[in-house]
Amino acid sequence: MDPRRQRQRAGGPLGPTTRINRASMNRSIPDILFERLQAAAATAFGPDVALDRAWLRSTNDPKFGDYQFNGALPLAKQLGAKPRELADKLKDALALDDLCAPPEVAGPGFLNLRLSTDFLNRYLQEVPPADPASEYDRLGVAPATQPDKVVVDMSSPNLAKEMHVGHLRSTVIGESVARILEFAGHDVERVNHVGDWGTQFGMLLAHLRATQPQALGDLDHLAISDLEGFYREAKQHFDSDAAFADEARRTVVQLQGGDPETLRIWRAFCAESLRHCHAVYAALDITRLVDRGESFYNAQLADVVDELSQKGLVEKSEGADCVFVEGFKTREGEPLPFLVRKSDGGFLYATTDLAAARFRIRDCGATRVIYVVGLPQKQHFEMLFAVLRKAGWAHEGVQLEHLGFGSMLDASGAPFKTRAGGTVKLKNLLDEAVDRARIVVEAGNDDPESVRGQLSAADRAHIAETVGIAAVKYFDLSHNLSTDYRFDWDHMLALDGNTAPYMLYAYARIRSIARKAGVDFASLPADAPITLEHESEIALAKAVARFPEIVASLVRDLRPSLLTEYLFELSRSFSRFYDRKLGVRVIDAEPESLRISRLRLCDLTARVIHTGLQLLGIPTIEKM
RNA sequence: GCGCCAGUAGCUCAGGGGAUAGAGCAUCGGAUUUCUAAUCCGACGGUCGCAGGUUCGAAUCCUGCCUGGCGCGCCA
Repeated sequence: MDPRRQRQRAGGPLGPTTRINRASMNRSIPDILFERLQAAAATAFGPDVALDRAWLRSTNDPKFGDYQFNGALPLAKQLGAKPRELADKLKDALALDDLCAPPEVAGPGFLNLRLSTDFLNRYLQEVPPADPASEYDRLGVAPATQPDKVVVDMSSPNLAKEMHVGHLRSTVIGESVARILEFAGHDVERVNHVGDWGTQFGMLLAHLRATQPQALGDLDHLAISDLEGFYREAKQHFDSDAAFADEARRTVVQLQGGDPETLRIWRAFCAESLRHCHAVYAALDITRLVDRGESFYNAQLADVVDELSQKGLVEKSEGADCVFVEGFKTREGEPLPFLVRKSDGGFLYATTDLAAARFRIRDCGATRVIYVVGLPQKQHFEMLFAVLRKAGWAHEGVQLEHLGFGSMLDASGAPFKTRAGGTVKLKNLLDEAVDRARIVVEAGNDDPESVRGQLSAADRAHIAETVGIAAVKYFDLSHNLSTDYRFDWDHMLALDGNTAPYMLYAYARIRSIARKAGVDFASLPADAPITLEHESEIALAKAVARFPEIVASLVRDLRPSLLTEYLFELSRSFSRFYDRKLGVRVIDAEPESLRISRLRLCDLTARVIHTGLQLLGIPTIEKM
């Protein structure tokens, strides 16, 4: 039996107007309110008047209530009436007694809605417990009824080199987006479209043959500790030794020609490079990434161009095969071609992208493909999508999105480089994050009586690792996707402000309340009533209750910064709630029913923070 | 030249048709015999790059301009 149904029954008799039906429990508060507004509008203005969902929004000032409906203003024009009169009529037709205080018409015609504590009590009380068998604590949010098959194209480093800071954003944003869509109930595949093919591999394999002949006999154990250094050596070898350069070019031909021995070395090299990548992914807590590099599509490239030709989309231009799409121009104002085959017969990045998209849609059944790739490639994806549509590979039921993002800059606003001007290895950056986090975490109060004073060395190491990585991820995700941002260690590791250390501490502190109170949050009676009294706990309850609507906006807009902002607000609400001066007592609250209610509110807050951070790809820690 | 992204408080950034534009940091002031002081409250601080336009209403949408970054055929 559905546990949610069971508890609702246990919740006791609710009158017909105060009853929240089971379906509504899974819905966001604005969804519930909007339904009422629609019903009221039908009564007040007739069935033909359609309301726009965007007219209902949360207020930006508590004095206007919690939600405001602004529809009277646009409707005034449509219906030829005065906005305030319409708002009054709507208010009179509105049946909201079970949800809100009596609505108020304010300003030019805003309808202000303030949630009642009664409703909040019930809304939160009916949040189902986490299902231990499920990856995500759903917190009452229903999964999508029509799941998409989503491919998230993310990370995608070049296997010829080490992952560098330029791969951080795609990896971190891609993971978060994947989790958000997973949480929403979609079938998500994270694809690592690695660069595992191309001329530079000729150079690398030739260099490997020249410098480590012994390794060729035992390719299963090929180990290159410093890939970046290896690449530099190979490049130098190539530039300084003409005979070697010829050898490198011959190796490219062998590789492309399918020479088994060369392929064997190539495979071993890619495997070793991927091991480096996955060490970084492990540090970043990214586990379900499918490595499907460019070479996977090699055998499909000729067919892609053939099919485009058959469809009459290919034109020869200066010896190359091109598809022309309307609306794109070159520097000189000529039509800009989308090159799919070079004049020498070779294929390009664009060809591989076409093949990959076709494969994902046609062979994997993807209904949505999201490319988490930097903003500079925006035009490339616009053209790619246009060609995919023209070719019919992306039919109407398929959603294609380029989720572009800005660059990471250093603290002075310059491109992020080492002192010597080279690229910064992602691994080094993450190591530094953990080192710096260790210093932050070990600083300050070390009283042996305190929680922190009793942490073991292993605990401390684990905390430093979690906080360091979380700081980097959270800082990235808390920025608007489209802007460049300045990488700032002090900022991201600060214990104040909208940072990972703050969020993780907030979570750990709430979890410690249970220990201190001698209870296990998970075994608090799920049907114990929640009774909100104090202003600070009502504010906290409202913040917790916004979680479903935040999830909905995340799924719609794929903007993780909306989530970090919400989590920060929620944590601040919690701090006020728990403040000794302006908040309430929890552990020693009386009577017992109030204590249980407040502990449950703590638990719900912790669960929302936990799940929210999980959607950002950040694990929590119990003590800090 | 064309296109894209950005320009919001001293600094770093949110907010992308709705009421008096927000937060953190910094600065200044206050609380507290601690349910983790990694807390809370308050003050200071803005011509939302500039100029027009649309709208009952614009930081938000449109047009033009200024500044910065990036992209613009056989690299990925």
